[in-house]
Amino acid sequence: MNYWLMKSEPDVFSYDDLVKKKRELWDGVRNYTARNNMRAMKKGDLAFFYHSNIGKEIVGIVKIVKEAYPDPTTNDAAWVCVDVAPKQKLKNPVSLVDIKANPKLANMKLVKQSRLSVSDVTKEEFEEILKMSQTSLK
DNA sequence: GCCAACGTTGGC
DNA sequence: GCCAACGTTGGC
Repeated sequence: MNYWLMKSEPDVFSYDDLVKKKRELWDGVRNYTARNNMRAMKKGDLAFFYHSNIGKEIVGIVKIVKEAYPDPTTNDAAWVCVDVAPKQKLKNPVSLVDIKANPKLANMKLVKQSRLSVSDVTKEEFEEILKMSQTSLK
């Protein structure tokens, strides 16, 4: 089981949009590091859903329901997408400010490499954020 | 293969 | 809206 963090601008696609749609393909990624992370995802892996620009907070958890396959939004075989489904909303969102204020999370990719749209999260980081959000996994 | 120019992301 | 960070492109 691996953990990830995926960013989306909520005015384009929010966590609530995903809840409404029940399942969505995560396409349009055009960055090699992010792409490599998506290729490494396994069915059943969990990812935080982060709202960039507006909110700047982790609002929920999604589950990878389909592993990497060719991105239908391009003919370039270099790019892939995955399918995600909502797993659980956090009881309390965890903001970027909160994350930066927590020394245990100082090495998170979200902080260190703010532009990376799909990043990996360690088990320790994942659990720490769950704790901060006062959320227990169902 | 280096590096300058340029484009994009995202926090502030 | 600005700008820093950083990835990509293309000339040499």
